Amino acid sequence: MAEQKRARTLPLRKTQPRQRSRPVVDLNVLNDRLGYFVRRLQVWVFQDFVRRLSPIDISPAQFSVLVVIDANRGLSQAELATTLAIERARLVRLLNHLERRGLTQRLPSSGDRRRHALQLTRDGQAILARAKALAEDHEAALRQKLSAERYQVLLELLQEF
Amino acid sequence: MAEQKRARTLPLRKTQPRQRSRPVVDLNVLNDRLGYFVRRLQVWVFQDFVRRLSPIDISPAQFSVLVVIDANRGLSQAELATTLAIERARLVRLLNHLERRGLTQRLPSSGDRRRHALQLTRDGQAILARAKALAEDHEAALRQKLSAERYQVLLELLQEF
DNA sequence: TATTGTTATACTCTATAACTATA
DNA sequence: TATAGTTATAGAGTATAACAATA
Repeated sequence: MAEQKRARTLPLRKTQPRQRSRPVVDLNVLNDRLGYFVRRLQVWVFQDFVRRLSPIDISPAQFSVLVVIDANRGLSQAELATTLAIERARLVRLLNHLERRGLTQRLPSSGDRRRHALQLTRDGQAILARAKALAEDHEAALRQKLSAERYQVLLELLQEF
Repeated sequence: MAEQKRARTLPLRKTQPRQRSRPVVDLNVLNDRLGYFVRRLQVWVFQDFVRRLSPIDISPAQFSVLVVIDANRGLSQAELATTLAIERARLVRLLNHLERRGLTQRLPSSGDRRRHALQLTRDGQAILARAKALAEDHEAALRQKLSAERYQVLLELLQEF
């Protein structure tokens, strides 16, 4: 994806009638749309995360799945899907992929024979440990990009959401 | 998507000792990841936007394209793509779609024969007017969901980003 | 009847590469 | 050589519907 230069506050042109506060391209109502800026941030976050975890080839969705399985060993696919707002059907393929890589397992659930009890393999736990370290680097980069204060305020606001 | 109540640092509840404040499923490190919550919010925003603009069948990306073309008549596809962080290749298909619906036009650019000068048709302007009204409803819904104060703080923080 | 996991389909989006016509 | 627009392709992600096994 293309680099996103906001131009909005970029001091690129030397002489611009109304100073360089005027954007090169007018965003019009988008300038007052929270949804627009949330998407821009989300795109940045996603790309930085993917780049940093590329050595172990773990996507944001895969990371969240590994984290939640590890913290809730034996939970079902339906519970996992609901928790992470992933479609049940999509989760099936995601788990197939992780299982093929030898990171997760579907064990028979005691009691309800419809369910699978999910858990990580040893390899899965090892990958998760590396993933968590890299994800912390990513989070640190995000904190630096936003400034520590803004990061903190944002995190607290969004946690309540 | 599932409703997400975070409960973690909310000063909203008066007394919440150790009751059902504990989530059914443990999110582990995800609880401290800004990126995770940004995605949750982004998903909510996207779905609400799509639902509200479904009567005129305009997606968030299409909306942003119409807005920026209208506010910058004659700009090129490359400029538009860079501004909105859309891939050049993706923008081609997006504009093909809007053009087939009779909402946008690619006119010859004076001077550089490689470029197209983009502009809205009359129908495009009419649709954009309706889209802006519906998008304002969406924004109002978002403001209510977050509370007016949180909405304002978030908007100001993210605008600087 | 409802739920769990699964398969299938269609559509959108992202990420690339390569091509053409201009500059 | 570089840029603007285009085509093509592969892989994710989203949204549905339907099915078998089980509750």
